[in-house]
Amino acid sequence: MVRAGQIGPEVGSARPEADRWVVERPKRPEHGDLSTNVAMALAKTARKPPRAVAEALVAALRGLEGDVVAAAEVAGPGFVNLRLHPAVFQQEVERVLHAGAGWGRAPSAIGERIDIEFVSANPTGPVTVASGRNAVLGDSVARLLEASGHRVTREYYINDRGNQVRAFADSVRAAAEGREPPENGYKGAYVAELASWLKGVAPELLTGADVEALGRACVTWMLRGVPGSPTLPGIRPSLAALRVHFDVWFSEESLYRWDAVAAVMRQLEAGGYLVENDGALFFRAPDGALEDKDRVVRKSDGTWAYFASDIAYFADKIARGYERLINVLGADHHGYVARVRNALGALGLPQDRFEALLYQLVYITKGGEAVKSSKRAGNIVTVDEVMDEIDEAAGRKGAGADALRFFFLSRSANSNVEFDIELAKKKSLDNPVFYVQYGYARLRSIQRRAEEIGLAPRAVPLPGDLAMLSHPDELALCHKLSDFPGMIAEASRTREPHRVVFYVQELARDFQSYFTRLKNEQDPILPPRSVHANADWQGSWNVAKTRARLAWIEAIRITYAQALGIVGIEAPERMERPAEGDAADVVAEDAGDER
RNA sequence: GCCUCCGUAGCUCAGCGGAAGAGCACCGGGCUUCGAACCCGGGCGCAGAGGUUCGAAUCCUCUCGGGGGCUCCA
Repeated sequence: MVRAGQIGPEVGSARPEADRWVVERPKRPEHGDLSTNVAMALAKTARKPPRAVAEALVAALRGLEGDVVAAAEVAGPGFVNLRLHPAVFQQEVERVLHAGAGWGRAPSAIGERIDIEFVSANPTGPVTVASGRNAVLGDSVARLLEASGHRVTREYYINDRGNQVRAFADSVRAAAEGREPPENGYKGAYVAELASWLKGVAPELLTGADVEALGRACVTWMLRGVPGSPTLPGIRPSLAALRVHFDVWFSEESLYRWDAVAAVMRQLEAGGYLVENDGALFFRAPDGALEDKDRVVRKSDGTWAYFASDIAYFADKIARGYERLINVLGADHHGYVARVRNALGALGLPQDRFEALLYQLVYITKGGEAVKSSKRAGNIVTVDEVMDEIDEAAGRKGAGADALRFFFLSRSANSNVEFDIELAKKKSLDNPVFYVQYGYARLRSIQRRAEEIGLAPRAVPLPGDLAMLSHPDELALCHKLSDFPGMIAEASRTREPHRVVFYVQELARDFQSYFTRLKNEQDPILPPRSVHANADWQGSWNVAKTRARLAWIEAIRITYAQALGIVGIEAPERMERPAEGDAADVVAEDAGDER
């Protein structure tokens, strides 16, 4: 039975997996407010045609028509479509207002302790557009998980040792000495920039023999950024500009310093999981493992491969008590998943705690032509460049972060993304994020005007007011609001923030459509100036209806704000029309992360 | 060869057992009043073939096409 004011969750819970029937929200309004296929599912056991079962069900429902169900009818092959009383939708407004900032969110007591590791790009260059997808996806999944009651730690794993760091240090040193970078070295302009900065702050590292110390210094400044340098904004500040923040920055090198790597290797050795071949050490997965290839942990030159410290790192995370370890990884790391699970199994740790969130790669094009680039070659495009361009075009700081986040989050992780430099240049203001934000600013504008004439939009509606919500668009939007908690729960469960983006886009469209319709119907929400200029305007105006609509608008605003918060997009109080003129140049690059 | 993601409207993509969608582009229309960065109207589209099912864009198999992986690895 559907209970008034509880449309959303009831729909979600009315899904016994054992049976094959559901009560669901039809996509098309002419199919009613709720719909069920139960008659079709029962037709077989009842040995009657689906429509006959449906007719019987509708006849039984007739007696129940009352406060909730307004009409029931048989449709199509045997669907039972229900129409609900307006009161069911009207009460949804109170439900949202009552929940306020907690609307759509689950209490944190029910969740897991989750560690989500994302970005973790090699700290040998600025944050690229490709890493930007990882950052935005990981961050929004983290926000979603929190919204659905989990306790989340956001973690960035710093690969601050190994071949790449050494090559980076060598390149910086070469630049400091005016030489060409070595073979496989880094060639970007920021390398020279970093070299000249280090000359000022730590010249002894550039001339000394300790490459590892130099490498650590290079990584440190790469993460922090060099003050005032456009080519070296720093990984942490760049991510912060994208509204991506971490709780833990975990150093790979520290795993060696604490002998954590040695410890797990001893354990694997004792279990017989390590085999030597041609002077190198391999991890051999247990029989029946997910993948049976041997994986290098120590190369024949005696240096440890990344996989060695990765094992120690995962063991450390489990020791820290997380119930779930999520890694956000590009599809090119897909082979890594089985390897990590095998290693956890060999250590006697629970394999199923590790969950890989894979996303397909970002392709950079320019006017439709593929652009190949890499961090080492130095022809990268950074998130900072893109965000700056869009900020400038829109005339608002943060517009670039909004546009970039929306762009990456408006498709599923399973979908390849093409990022076209030319298009980004020309079309930055066409990003649908601005449409969505405009809708929010418009809501706030109505609320401000209401306050000016003494109608506080956030006041709880008086008893009976909400019955004034009768416009079909208003009731339809109430229904849309009732979908919100279930949508959040589902998006969290499936780790799919793009659902939130689509939802908020639909919410924006529905509201803006309604708003224009009211204008055409000459049925304004607020009294026009000619009315409220009169001192006792409240006597000649349907104030209850206005109060109801303002309460309803506040419910929409709350939902809007919650949705935007989860995808990390700003909900602006106002939006000014951007200045005329061409958008400035925007550049981009590809998934050139060598990790 | 094996594993994996994808193929839905001109383009970019949602939908992933239940009654085919959005944005952009294109064509036409709409601002004296609460924000036109807007709204309204215009669509012969699920790569192909089998199978499972009352019902398949959705699940299974195969074919075709594209992306990504597959032991001294970043």
